[in-house]
Amino acid sequence: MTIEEKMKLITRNCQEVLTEEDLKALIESGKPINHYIGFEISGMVHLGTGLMSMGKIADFIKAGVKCKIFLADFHTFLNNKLGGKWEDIRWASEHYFKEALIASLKCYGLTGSEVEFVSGDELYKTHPEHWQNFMEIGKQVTLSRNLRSISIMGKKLGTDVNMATLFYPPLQVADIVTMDINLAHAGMDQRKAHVIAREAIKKIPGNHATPVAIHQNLIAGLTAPNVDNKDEESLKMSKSKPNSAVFIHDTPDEIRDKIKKAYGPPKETEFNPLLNWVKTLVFWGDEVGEFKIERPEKFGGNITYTKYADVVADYASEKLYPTDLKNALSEWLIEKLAPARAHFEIPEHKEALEKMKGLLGI
RNA sequence: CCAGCGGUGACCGAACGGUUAGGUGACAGUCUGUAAAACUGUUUUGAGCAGGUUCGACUCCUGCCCGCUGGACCA
Repeated sequence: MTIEEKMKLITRNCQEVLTEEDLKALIESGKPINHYIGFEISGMVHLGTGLMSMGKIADFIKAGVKCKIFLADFHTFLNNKLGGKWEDIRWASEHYFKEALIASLKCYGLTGSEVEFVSGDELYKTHPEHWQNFMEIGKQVTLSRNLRSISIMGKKLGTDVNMATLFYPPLQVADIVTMDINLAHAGMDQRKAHVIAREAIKKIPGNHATPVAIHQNLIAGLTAPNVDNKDEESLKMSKSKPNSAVFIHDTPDEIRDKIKKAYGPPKETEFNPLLNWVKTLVFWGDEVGEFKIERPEKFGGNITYTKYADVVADYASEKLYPTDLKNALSEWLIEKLAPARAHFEIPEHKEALEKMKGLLGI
C-alpha cells in the first residue's frame, strides 16, 4: 500500500485531521501507529459509535494501524453517568459495552480480536506513572481553558460543575500520554480535549509524541431540529433522545419505526438526517457507492444510485420522495446491522443487554 | 464557621393557607404518499427531608440536608 493510499484510507469519512502534515510524516516514518478511541459507558451503543467509529476502525485496521479502544470507566464515574455507581459501570463496561463494540465491528467484517480493549481501571492499575502524567498535564492547562473544554460533555457551565468534572480533560489527555498514543480518534465533540492534548503534551518532560488528532462528524439525530436553531448541536444524535438514535442491536421493526418517524422534509438537502446518513453511512463519505431504492412503479419504480450527488439531486427535485428514501435506508440498516443483532442473540449477550436496559431504566 | 437568599412534577417556571397554573418535552390522533409545522387529546395532585401549628399547608413555625452569593481564614 502506498503512502497516499494509506492516507486516503485513514482520513476518509473524517471531518478534520490535526494535522494532515503530521499524519503524513507519521506514516512516512514507518513507526507503529498507535491509535485509540475512548468511550464513556454512558448508555446503549448507537450508530454514531457503532457504525461511524467502528467503521473507521475497520479502515485503520486495513491501513495497518494498531487500534485500541479505551473503555473510559473512570471518566464515566467522574461524569456521574449510570448513576455514578462504580460497580454498575464496571459491569456495563465489560459485559455490555465491550460486546456492543465487538458486535459493531462484526458489521464491518471484523471479529473484535483485531482490536485491543483497555479499561481505565486496568490501565491505571498497571501504569503507576499515570498519576505523574495527570499532574504534568494539569500543570499545562489553565482553569479557563479547562472549563471551556468541558462543554465537550454537554455540560452547561456555571451550573453544577463539581471538582471531579474538572479532572476530566487532564485525565483524558493523560490517558493519551500513558498509552503512548500517536493517533487520537474521536467525534468532533472531543476536539477541544485533543487540541489541549497536542499543545500540552509537547510541553511536558519525556519526549512524548504529539498525537495526530482525527475527528469524524457526528451523525445527525432523527428527530426534528429546533426550528429556530438549526445548528450542529440540535441535529446530533443523542442517546438520551431514544427516537433520535438507532441502536446497534435494534430489531428490524424498531429500525423501521424510528426511521418512519424521522424528520424528512421534502427537497431539503441541508438539514436532513436521512441524507446525512446516506452520505456518511451508506456511501461512507465517498462520491461513489451503491444505494438501492425499492418502490412501487407508480412512484417511479426501483432505482440503484451509484453516486451520492445523484441521490441529492433527485431528492432536491422530488424525484426521490422521502418515504421511499426512508424505506430504503431502513432496509440498508437492517442488513448492515444483521451481524450485530446476531451477536446479541447469543443468550449471554442478550441477557447483558436486558440488564443494561434495566440499569438505564428503559 | 457566620450571614442573606433559595430548593415545586422529565425540564423551565408562577400564584396562593383550602379549588387543575402555564410553558417545554414526551406520547397518541387529525392533516399531508414520510416526517416536520398546525390543530386536538394524554402526561402517575407534584412540592429537599423530618416534625409542628391549623378544620385544612406547596404556602406559616422548628430542626436537619443540599445549593448560590457574600464574609471569615490566607495557612
